[in-house]
Amino acid sequence: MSNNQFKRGELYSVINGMATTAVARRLQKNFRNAGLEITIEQWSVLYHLWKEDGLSQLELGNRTFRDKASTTRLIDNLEKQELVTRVASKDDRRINLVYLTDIAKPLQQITYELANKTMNESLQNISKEEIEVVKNVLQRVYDNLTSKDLI
Amino acid sequence: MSNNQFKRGELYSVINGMATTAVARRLQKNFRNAGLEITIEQWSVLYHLWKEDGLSQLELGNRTFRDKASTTRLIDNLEKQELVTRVASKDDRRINLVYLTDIAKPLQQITYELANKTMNESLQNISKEEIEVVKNVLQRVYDNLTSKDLI
DNA sequence: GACATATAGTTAGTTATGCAACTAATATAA
DNA sequence: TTATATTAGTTGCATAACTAACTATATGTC
Repeated sequence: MSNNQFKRGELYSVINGMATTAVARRLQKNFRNAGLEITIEQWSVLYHLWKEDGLSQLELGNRTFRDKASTTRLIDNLEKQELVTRVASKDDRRINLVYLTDIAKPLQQITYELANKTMNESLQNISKEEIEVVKNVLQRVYDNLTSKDLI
Repeated sequence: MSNNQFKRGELYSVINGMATTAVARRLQKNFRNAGLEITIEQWSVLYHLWKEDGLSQLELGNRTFRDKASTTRLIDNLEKQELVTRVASKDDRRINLVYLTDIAKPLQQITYELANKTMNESLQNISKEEIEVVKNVLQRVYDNLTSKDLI
């Protein structure tokens, strides 16, 4: 028995990730209340494009922790809403570079404000130190599971 | 500016819940490698039935943080695989009580072992104290978002 | 240059999610 | 006791996830 092992009764809530799910749902709700029709998944893609426009689909998938199939559909939907466009790379025609449209650009400010508001709602009465521990542990959990492949 | 506020660059990984998602995916993979055909979502329902059999769909939804529509479909799929059966309550015929079948019962031990194994993989080099902080903070985040309704 | 391999992205199939509108059964209230 | 409201569950619609199989382009080797 590793001394890190969770007791059975505690397993589920960790695996389920219900807290982070609740944060995501709240942000979605805050988007909707503000009249924004984008999903948080779509926002996660826009978020990375606002930081660096013209990424490939694969790179977007890496940065948002999605496989390429999921990335394809997400960008399909973003394209339908005319928030991004795909442009084939001149250097390598296998690659689609994804660019923000003029419709998407002004959404950055309002969605960031709503994300900050959501964070404030989520993190009431939680100290900076605790937040640091959580971020650090979750990152290490992620690294534990992605640094080496299973069998 | 609340002093709990995340800096923008840190927002996404928290909302995305990528660490808990990675744990869930690893557990799913461990199920598959062991020849088990159940999803982690299905397992989350079985998990609560192993603790207390014969719960109503609504109660199962509450315990697994799902709305009633999602619960309905999840139980549809569990019923298709003959892992649970629905029995209308004698007292109130609106209520379906969900019971484990003889096929589901022996899955408890092996899936618990796989869940423990997954936890051990996830929590390598993370101390008990850190785990306590994370559990505590995530619970408080969840409470912050569910204790009161939005507007 | 030709053939095998690797890479980027798409598509098909299945499961799961949320919201909103619906049915059926029960509880409340006039 | 009949009309109204509430509750448990289902269904329709849209988005999103993963796996596996596929296409098209690029690369590497002989």
